[in-house]
Amino acid sequence: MTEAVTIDDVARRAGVSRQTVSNVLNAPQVVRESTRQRVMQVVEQLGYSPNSSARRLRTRRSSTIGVRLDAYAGGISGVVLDRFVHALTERAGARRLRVLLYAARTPEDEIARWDELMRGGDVDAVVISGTFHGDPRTGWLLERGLPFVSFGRPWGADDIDDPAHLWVDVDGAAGTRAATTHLLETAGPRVGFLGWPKGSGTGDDRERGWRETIGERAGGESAPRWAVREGIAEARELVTRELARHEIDALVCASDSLAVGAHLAAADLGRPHLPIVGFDNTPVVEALGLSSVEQRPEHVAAAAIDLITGPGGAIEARAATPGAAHALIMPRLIVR
Amino acid sequence: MTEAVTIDDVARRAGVSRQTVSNVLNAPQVVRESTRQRVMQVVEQLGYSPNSSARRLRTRRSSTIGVRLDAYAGGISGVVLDRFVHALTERAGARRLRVLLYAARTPEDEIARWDELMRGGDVDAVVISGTFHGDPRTGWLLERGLPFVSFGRPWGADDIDDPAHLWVDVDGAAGTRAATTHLLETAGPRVGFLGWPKGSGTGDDRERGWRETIGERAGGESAPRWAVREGIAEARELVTRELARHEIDALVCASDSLAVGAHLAAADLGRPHLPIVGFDNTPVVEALGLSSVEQRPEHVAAAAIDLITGPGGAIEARAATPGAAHALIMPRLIVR
DNA sequence: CGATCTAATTTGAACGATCAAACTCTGGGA
DNA sequence: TCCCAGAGTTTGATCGTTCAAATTAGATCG
Repeated sequence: MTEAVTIDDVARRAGVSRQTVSNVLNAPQVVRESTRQRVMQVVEQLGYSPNSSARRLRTRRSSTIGVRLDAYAGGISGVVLDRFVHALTERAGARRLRVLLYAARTPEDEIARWDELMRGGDVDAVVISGTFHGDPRTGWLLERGLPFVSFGRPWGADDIDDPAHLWVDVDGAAGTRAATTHLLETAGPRVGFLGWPKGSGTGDDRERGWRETIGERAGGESAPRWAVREGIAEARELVTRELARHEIDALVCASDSLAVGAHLAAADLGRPHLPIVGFDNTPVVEALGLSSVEQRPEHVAAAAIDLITGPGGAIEARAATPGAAHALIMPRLIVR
Repeated sequence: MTEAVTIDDVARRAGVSRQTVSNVLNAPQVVRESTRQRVMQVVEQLGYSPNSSARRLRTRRSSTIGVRLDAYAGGISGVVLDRFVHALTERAGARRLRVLLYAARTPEDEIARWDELMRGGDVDAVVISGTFHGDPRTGWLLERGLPFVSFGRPWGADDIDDPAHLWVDVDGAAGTRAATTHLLETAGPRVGFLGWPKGSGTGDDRERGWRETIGERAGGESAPRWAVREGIAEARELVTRELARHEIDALVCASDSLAVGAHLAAADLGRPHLPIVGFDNTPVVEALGLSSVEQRPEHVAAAAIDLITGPGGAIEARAATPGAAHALIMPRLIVR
């Protein structure tokens, strides 16, 4: 076990005061260059690294971002979030920020967790996801003044010009637009859409991209829109039934789960090569050789960190300035 | 923004000293019951929660476990590790421990990260995974005295009776044994195995379970063993080729990726219902309706936390006592 | 040459908790 | 009556850092 090296050890050895060592590390511009070099040499030599508890206590900031790791739901949806968290960790590390995990099962549970983490000075900000209309969480965070960014826009309000809070999201409509365009060009005019029942912001957004593209090109009567709650089995069943009625050239889906279900249905009916595009680009569709819209969670994470940190790179409570409180990431169509 | 409530505020209001408040929270048994109740009432009333930076500074422990979140964790596929991390977070929270993430791309990178985290007092222990023979990481951790548990046994040494360090793992042989038994009973005597080239501890362990079960039952000449590096496409190709030569009744695979490849190959050859069992029970095989051996990451996580914490529930450097330094989790066969 | 200003560095005081030791109080026994 | 033990509580020091104010060194100028 190595003895702990403190700032005093460095100061003594370098023949300067504590504060000068501190300045070398935190505000190099106020220190004479020759002093800086001398101190840095001792820092490296002794392998000094500031005790973050002491620093946090004094500065009253933890430089830590809290992230909830969702319970494994079973199904595909997790992959995007996992990549997002991973990218967030990498990006945060580059800015000398840390990422702390916490677990919660319900929104109320999550709020209780924040309360502890905030009071204890464990986090300076949190990243939340899966917000929904009337979500109690955003109100709590705003009221208590805990900085945060949400992955997913605050549906319902005017997200762009009068944003309730900072947010990052993927442009779902752009994704399905690219998918639909691609299918119209390569498969034929009858491109259907398989999504969820109306009402979910994400689903409606994705459907819009398809609808607009179909509308531009042709009449679109021959392009059916199907909806199913979620789940591979449900999608498979529905598509098996509907394919008997409608003849289509290709299908755009609101998620990879739906795409897998549709693909299995098509294969059952002897059409394994029916062009189908999913959404999320999970390993499942990669395995099956289906095209998909990739969310690029790495870009989302980078944007989230940028939003939550101020110009100095530190976390700060930033107001949701109209037009500058969000980032909308362009997804990418992966063709297979 | 709420004003911070300190231990002094509570003390003043309750008419006791700082230390008594501290004792109420950390060592209730030394405080008179009536005092305890009075103080607790004030604590709740003011919503006091100790500042963890101050506590950490004084006690010299962070009560935090470091976990590397990496998209490409060698050995353990994504979903298993994600579920593991999630379960770890839940379990840690119940013990009032925190989980801190860090990112690293190489073993050296990871060691550098540990050095910072350890020096800065950010973590008291780490959980590592994907260890391999001659892994530089375990040596570093032991030398520097940073407590750790590995998910994956230290292959090569006598893991059980002379363990190099604490570890948790899943009994791979038991998993393939269950799978093989099941297939022998339901499909027929010719149960093959698709694994990786010899030499990987995990792979050899899984193969052993199949081989022992096959050996017990029948001669086993009609049970071929195939190997491929990894990857769905490679597996698909190999199985397509081999199925033309060998007639088999069912196939046990060392991973879900291999199982998916084998399934696609079988389907190509008009045998979509060839019984195949994978390993890891990822969403992919769930979607395809294949059976798989489930690792039960939640149990692994619970065992890891138990190993790393002492009787008091706090993290402590624990020696790897022969016979008591590990936990071997029984996997579960999911039949579909 | 002394006054003035700026740059560079040092000093003393926090930050909020726990540790270790000292103190107070109560009841029992000689 | 006096002393002692032990439970319960308080006091002062300390963890390692950064903040804010004070000090010193060095340069500029009339």
